[in-house]
Amino acid sequence: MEEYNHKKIESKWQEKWQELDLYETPDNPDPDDARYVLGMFPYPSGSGLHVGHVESFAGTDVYARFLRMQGKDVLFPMGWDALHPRERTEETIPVFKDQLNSLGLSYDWDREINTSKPEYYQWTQKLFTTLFEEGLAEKKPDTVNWCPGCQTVLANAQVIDGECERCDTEVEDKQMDQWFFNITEYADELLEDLDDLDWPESTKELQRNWIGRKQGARFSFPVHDTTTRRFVVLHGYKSGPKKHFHPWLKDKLEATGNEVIVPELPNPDNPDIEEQVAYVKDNVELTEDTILVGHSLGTIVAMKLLEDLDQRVKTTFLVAPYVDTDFADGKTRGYEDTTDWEFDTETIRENAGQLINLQPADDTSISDQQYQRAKDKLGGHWETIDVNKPHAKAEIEPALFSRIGNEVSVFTTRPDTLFGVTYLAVAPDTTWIENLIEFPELGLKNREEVQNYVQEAKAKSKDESREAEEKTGVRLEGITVKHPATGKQLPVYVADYVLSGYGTGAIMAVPAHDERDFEFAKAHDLPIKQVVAPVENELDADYTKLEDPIMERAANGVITRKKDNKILVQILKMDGEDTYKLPGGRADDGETIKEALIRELDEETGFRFNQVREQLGSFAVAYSRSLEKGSNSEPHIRVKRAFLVSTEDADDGQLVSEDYEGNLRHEWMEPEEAIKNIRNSQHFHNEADIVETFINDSPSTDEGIVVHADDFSGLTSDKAAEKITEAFGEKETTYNLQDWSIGRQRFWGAPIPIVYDPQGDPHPVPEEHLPWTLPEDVDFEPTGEPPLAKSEELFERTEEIFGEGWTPEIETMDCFVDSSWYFLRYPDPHNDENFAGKDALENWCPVDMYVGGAEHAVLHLLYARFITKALADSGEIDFREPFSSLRHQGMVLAEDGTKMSKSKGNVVNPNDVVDRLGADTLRMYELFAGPFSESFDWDTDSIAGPRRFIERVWRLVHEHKPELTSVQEPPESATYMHQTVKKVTEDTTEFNFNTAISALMEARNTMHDKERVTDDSLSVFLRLLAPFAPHATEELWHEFGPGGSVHKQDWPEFSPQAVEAESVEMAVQVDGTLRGQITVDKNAEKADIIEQAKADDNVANNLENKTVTRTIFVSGELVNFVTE
RNA sequence: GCCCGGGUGGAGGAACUGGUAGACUCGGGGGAUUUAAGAUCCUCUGCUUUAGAGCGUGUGGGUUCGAAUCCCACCCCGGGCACCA
Repeated sequence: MEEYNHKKIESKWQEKWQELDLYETPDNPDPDDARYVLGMFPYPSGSGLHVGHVESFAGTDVYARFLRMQGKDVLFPMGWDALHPRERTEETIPVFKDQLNSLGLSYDWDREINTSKPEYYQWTQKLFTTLFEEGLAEKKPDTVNWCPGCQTVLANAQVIDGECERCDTEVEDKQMDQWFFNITEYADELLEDLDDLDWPESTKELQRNWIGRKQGARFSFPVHDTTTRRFVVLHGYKSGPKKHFHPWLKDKLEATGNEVIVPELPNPDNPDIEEQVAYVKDNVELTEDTILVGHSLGTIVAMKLLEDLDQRVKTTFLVAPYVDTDFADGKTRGYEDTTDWEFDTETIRENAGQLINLQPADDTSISDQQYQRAKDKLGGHWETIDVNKPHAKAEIEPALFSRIGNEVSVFTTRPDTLFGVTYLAVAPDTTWIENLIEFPELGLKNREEVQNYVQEAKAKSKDESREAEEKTGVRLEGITVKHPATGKQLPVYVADYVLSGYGTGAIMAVPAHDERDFEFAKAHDLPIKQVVAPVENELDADYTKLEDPIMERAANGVITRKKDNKILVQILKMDGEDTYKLPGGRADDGETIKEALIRELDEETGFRFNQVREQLGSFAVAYSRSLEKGSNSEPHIRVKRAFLVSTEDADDGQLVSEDYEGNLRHEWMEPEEAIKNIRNSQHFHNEADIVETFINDSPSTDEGIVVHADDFSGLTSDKAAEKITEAFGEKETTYNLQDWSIGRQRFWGAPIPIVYDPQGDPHPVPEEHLPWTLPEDVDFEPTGEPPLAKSEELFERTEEIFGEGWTPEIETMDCFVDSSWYFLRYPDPHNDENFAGKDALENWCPVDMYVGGAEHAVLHLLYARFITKALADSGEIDFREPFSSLRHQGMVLAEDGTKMSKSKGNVVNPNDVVDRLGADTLRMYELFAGPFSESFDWDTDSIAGPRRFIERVWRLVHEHKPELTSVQEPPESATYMHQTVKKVTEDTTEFNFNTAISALMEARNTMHDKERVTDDSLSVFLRLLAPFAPHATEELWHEFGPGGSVHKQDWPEFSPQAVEAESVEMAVQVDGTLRGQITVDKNAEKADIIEQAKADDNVANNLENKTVTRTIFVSGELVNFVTE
């Protein structure tokens, strides 16, 4: 017998398989049997393949081979996520490829792709232009890390302690236009479609959190102004007082106490500007208190009006202003000749008062260039505002109202706490704050102080402000806002714990129920108002379903002793167990709650207090039954109150320590201990929250029963939130997900296929000029400037194709863009008409089984899902999710449990292992080491197991010298082999390779008993093993088989009858403890089995002198005799 | 802090939907073979214990005839998010 020699076998078969094209993908797969198996493609680093890669490659390969043997048509490709400059990848890729081949992986190399090649990235660029045309790719302002020294944008990783890694200059935040993919447009779909995916639950959860959808409400807090303001609003072309946002704006302004005039300008559909100006002059009085608002054409009317006004107005808002007739859509309006388009800007500015220009973002009628000309001519203050429709033509334009009407709007996820708002806080870097500083008319009294704070806050890093001991902020003196429900005036703060980028950049602060607001309120001595009572739920039912809580006239007291700060706890014996609670009780008729508390404390503890002090708060108990005799026993909720009482307030009372025939006593306890005991007592858990709130000085953030909230008191948080939102605000949803910034100032990557015309407007590079190649005349070493900016070739190329004055985009795309669609290329990798042909996509997509590291759980997988949806919407593909099933492989750690790294010298090179022990052993070792998705520590000793196993199989076959045939099913009598087929088939389907392998080992152990091995079972066994150890099984099949490759054989099947053994072992228990084992026939009757169980010696012993009251019988498992 | 995973012999890990805990593998002990070592084969291997048994799945409670598995509270480890209102 020849020894097992992996070296000889493995290279031999790898060559043969290649010669035979064994793994060619079928061109016309059967639609029902087509399977697309894909492992995430690697980045071909210079250091070569790592043992960590091997597990996922081996797992996908086993799975692909398994499917092929099951008769599936399988697409199993591989490629390279090559972000290096081309020269270097051309050296590293062959090394990687050799390493992969040495593992015996069954890729179809005819479909290899490489993202750094123009043949690939032209389709990445096509993807970009497709998204651009769909409005999903756009350039918009974003805050970037700017290094003034290098005059360049820095990635987060290049900023070290707030300084530039290259020149140590302090890095600034700067607003710059950046390219984005608008992934947020798909936020809802990306979230909702997760439910149907066969993905690891943890990964789905990670994506859900990343998307971070939160339902809540928006509330508006009008800024208090002592004088009634007078607005004159001039509408635009084809508009009028009843059109667009005008009715809504009028309502909103009037509701906050203003006077509003919206004159109906003559001939709105065919206007004459001079006529409209004259109409306003004759019919509307413009006074020094007037706030003049013009929208669109109304801004022209306003300007002409201001030109020859003989006094000034208070403020002028120009919404979407312009100064010439060169519209973005190229059309004419018809009113162009009705005025001269000359503007006396000096007089306009003089008479306009504060001149505020509001420029709607993404305007379709007025181009950015036209706005720029208006800006140059008019001056004044300019702001960009987010609008609901381009040119601010929607019926509701909240941004307009919040600016013109001067209100602060906030987003909250807890509308139920609206009545607990005691102040507002606004982020420092908001236009609202900037305006307050800039315009004294807005009434801010401490402008200098606020300005200083804002500057400090901007200079501070995020971490600095977060880690600050106290939350900082400055009160806006002279500014108050009106609470939308109570009408009370509230102070407003600028505070850096509020983020400008989330929600509206302002918050309603509820110190009693929010940690951060609580901290801030403590630091700035602001009131804290409890509006939600925590609920102890004694019910099995969901308390939030209960209606109408009872506002109980009852109270408990937290009695503190000044000398040692201990608090008094009442200990009640209930059902023989000590139950801890606070002393207190219910009010009698005619008694106030405070009086009742004083009386109860006296009765129960012996302390007589003259008064109770500060109320700690309310709490609620949800009862499943009534505590009172005779009252209704329906489940209900009672809300009680707690007060702080100090023994200093007591008369010379004596503590009563025992009462109620020894069932009640009192004890002074350390607060911590008291909280612990109360919390552990089943009945009064909620009282601990109250004590804790007092002791720890912390807010209670849980939902509960709303209190101190007018008509809403007594509602559960859920219901109160709904009703309060309805009454005072609007429903709103926010997301954590941000748009995907794709521009990179790097050399490697696909150039963004955009060119700018001489006016600076972007245009996509037409398809015939793709690939829009990366220039070759620049150095890619980092210097500061984007490398492409220095390419003469790129600039010349652009002017040559598009004309003089045209310039190229000089950024490249994030490499995640390449990898977010690559799986669409494999089905048709050589197509030069499109990224893939329709038929090929239909044949194979989406990917049936995708395998990769959990580190890609969010970005890559989310981006790929987004791109798939975007392409589906543009009609390129007809499926909306890229990966039907997903599995993660775990990490392979070094023997010491740390990450393998060159510096630690603990890296295991897969080449060495293949060389020493063979690819089959390495594959099986990694798959056997534990569950596929879990990490494991490399263990040199344990590798011996799989190696020995293969050797044992080798010997077993050689010793038995079988004549192998391609039988489908094991012999009927070989129960163990039917069980093995079942287990290996099921486990491999589920990616449970470790248990599949252990089943194979068990089968080998069984066959090691010479009585039980047959030619047919060996044939079945080798085919089950083939996906795991492809080389060794191929060699054995070659030697003893009927000819052909083992990998072309059919996967064995099992018979469900033959899986069941003739006889089965059953456990016999007495009172749940194992006392014996019996072997019973598979068809035996229950009664007979019980008799047999009783007859067992040890069981009989244990049953002696006992009466069996119950017998538990679980077929095929156990018999349990329960005695008295 | 919040959200996910996870905690089982000396080690990796198994255990269906609540039903004999520790499959399979490594390591270790003993034996056979060998001049010897290695390899191979046989055999034992959760802990305590004299038998019989008792104790055992991070800790403490609970539900159940029966809990690694379900419930409550807590501890520890890994991952993700984080002034996200």
